[in-house]
Amino acid sequence: MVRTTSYDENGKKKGTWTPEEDRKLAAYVTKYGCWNWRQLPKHAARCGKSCRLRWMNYLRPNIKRGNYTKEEDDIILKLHAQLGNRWSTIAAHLPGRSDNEIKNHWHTSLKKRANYYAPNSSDSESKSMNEASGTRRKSVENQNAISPTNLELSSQMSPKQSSSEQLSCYTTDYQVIQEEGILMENSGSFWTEPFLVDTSFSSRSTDYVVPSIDWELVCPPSPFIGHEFLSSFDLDDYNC
DNA sequence: AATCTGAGCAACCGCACGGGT
DNA sequence: CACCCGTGCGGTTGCTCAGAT
Repeated sequence: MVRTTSYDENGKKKGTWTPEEDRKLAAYVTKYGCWNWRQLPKHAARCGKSCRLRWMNYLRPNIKRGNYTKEEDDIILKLHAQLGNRWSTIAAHLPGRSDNEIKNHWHTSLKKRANYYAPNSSDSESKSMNEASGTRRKSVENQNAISPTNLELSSQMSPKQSSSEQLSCYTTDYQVIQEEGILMENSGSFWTEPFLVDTSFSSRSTDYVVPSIDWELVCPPSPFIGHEFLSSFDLDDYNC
């Protein structure tokens, strides 16, 4: 379940996330947005990849944990039969569920069910997987065809957003909950603002300017964003 | 009570893709 | 056009816990 803490060759921390790190990451994403992972490793004790994963799987607003409904299971089974192991695409159809979580759920529960319902499922699974393989990330058109919602949203999104991120980040009724002091602020259209304001943002740009948002509203001063935060995360210019 | 085993899940790793230069 | 780099995805690993023996 939890991995022992270690450090990679760049001195970046690996292993289990602490609640404190979660709070710091949440605060960072609140300020800079969930598409700006490239900037983060310059300041953070973790690599951007790790931070992105943690955000996408855990800290993201509206994320659902455990307790899959029958409807959700059915959707996963159905989509997996169609798409194979394209978890991110499947996740796009299940708001609040991450690809990683769906993948885990499949391997722990649904795989058996799929085998139970379809004795030849190994054939069908390998077939669907073969069909899916080789088309990985080349099939945005197909994804859109499968999910009209993606089409509806795509025109409003940053071009760098994947289909699953589009759905997960671009919620129309975004609500963040207060939980153990973590971030969590009902900020209405906060997640939509960076995309709307910053339509010309280039992912490779190093001089990215944070959109002019009233951060006092979005991220008010709080006990967890103080000296300790700055010292351990080295976000010297982080004046949240 | 001690040990074994499998399920569940968080997190890491490596690869492919896409955009910039 | 080729190369480089950042990002996202799927596969896999490492660890804990609960139930069985």
